[in-house]
Amino acid sequence: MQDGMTIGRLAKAAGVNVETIRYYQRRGLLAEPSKPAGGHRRYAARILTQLAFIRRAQQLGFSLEEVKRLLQLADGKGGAETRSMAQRKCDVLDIRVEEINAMRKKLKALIAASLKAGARGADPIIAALSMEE
Amino acid sequence: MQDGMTIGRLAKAAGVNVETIRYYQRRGLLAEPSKPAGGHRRYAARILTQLAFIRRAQQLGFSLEEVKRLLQLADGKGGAETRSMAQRKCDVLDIRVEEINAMRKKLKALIAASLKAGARGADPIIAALSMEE
DNA sequence: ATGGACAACGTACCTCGGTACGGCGTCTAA
DNA sequence: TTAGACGCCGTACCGAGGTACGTTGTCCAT
Repeated sequence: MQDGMTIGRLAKAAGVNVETIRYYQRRGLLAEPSKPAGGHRRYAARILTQLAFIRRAQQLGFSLEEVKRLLQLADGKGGAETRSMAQRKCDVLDIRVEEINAMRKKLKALIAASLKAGARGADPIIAALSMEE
Repeated sequence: MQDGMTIGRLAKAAGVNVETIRYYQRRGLLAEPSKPAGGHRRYAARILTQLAFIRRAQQLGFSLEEVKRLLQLADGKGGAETRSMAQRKCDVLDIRVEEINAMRKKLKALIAASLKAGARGADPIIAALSMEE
């Protein structure tokens, strides 16, 4: 028994797939611990923290490429860059939420029209999708 | 010169790629016009209407599989099913918009905290991503 | 009749975030 | 010591919605 976890224990502890960890290594989000002469790697608990970091950043809408940068910024002090990344993400989400709201609004209107029209004639939803520009 | 458009003209008229039309045919969204004995197919203007239908349905958030069903419903009168598809899509969008709003809210709070903290110490955004559960 | 543009077809490739698999080598508890 | 669980590595695959490409065949204006 050496110190540090095997990749399997790490994965279980973090609640992710072993393959996901290997994938993050390939993507450059996680460093690969040095391999002890043809043997199995050991992972420090620190990696667990990084995996949680990744998960939380993803929940805020960051892509893995962006998370990679955030992990780099986590070491030193890249306050301004971190903030601008957050701001840009926020802007993208603002746009996205407006797009979805527009879809919702149209759908709700069509559903209401369809209910009002009842079973008679062509459905207003289909009509809206079929109509000329 | 026969009547109907070639796939190239159809694509140009609809503002989509030729490959996209072929793809929709493979996916079963568009019927493949009968091939005149080893030759080139001709498309009726009706297909143009269907391509527009697909585009509009996509803009409302429907997947191609769902659009396929909507196209089937467009012929007869599937008012109830159409309406329930729209309602389900609306519900999904409601959830999605709430998810994004939650992200936005967190991001905005973090950005504000980061601005307030200024350049001194660890950035609150990084801190939030790094923190223990 | 001919040459250049286009069509048909099958298949591979793209992004994104992973997941799965197969053939090995190693580690470890009994 | 040895069986069986696990790790390593490369590569393929998933789904969504297409895009790209190469080969071969066709169309039609000149």
